[in-house]
Amino acid sequence: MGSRGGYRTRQQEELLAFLRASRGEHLTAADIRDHFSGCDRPIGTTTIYRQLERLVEDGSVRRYLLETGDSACYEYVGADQLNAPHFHCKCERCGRLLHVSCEELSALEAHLLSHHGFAWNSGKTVFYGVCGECRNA
Amino acid sequence: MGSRGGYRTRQQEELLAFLRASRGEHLTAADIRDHFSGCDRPIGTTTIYRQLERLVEDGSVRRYLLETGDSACYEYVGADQLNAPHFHCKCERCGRLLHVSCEELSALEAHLLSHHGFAWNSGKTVFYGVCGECRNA
DNA sequence: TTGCGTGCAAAGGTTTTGCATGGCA
DNA sequence: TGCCATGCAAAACCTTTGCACGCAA
Repeated sequence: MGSRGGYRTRQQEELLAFLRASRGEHLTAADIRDHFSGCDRPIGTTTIYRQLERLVEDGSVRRYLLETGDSACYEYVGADQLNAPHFHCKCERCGRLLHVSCEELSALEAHLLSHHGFAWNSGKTVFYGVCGECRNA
Repeated sequence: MGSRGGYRTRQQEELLAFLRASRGEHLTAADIRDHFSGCDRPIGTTTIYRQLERLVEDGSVRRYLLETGDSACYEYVGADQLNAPHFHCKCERCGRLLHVSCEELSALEAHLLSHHGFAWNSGKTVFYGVCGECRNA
């Protein structure tokens, strides 16, 4: 996991540690860069993008594109896939990306496969709408 | 529908005619620009974006960010979007966008609202996965 | 005439690439 | 030592914005 075949560097270790600690959150490349720019030993933007690319490729990080002009969001999920199945719900009003844990998800997955032949990759799907807080506000 | 309250221009007519003829396909802004750049009377990129923005706002065009990443995709749906609810399923293998009619959609919509407070805008959501044809191939 | 629509140019912001340097094995 | 990783700078990219002009009503 992480770096395939190459060297293991200080930047890789620190980035991975930060991502692991942020499991379940959604971070942009800018968030990560800002976090490390405060440290004594910052990590270059290029390196962040290149490492994220690798991690997305090997499946330990997921990448979401929410709106154009906005930056992509990255979510650490780890190789162990410990995360319970959950919806990603993007509130179009406040802009937050919510996690909704729900067993309906598995049911829908099964339905789509058995009745429509579609093997749904639910981890990649983002549901757009308006969250409860914004509806009540 | 199309332009609210303002003037009706040549560009609006031609763009709308092209979109109507492309119903069911997804086009990028570049696709549209390229199509008109070949004509005697091209349409400026700015105008294309601004008209698409209007059409998305009034609901006759939907905008998708497919994980292809770079540019947004636009799909003309017209005024008849009050028909049976259907999923948009994007096959990650063949690239097609499938329309899956299913009343489970309404059930999920109701569940998300009542149990999670989330008012799902199902028309904007794209389900990623692998379609039946590609799975059997 | 009024003022919206158009489109060129330039800005805005995110992500990628070129290339010299640094660091791991 | 060999080679990959790093990171600065600059490019590439899509999309938006500023502004003067044109055109519909």
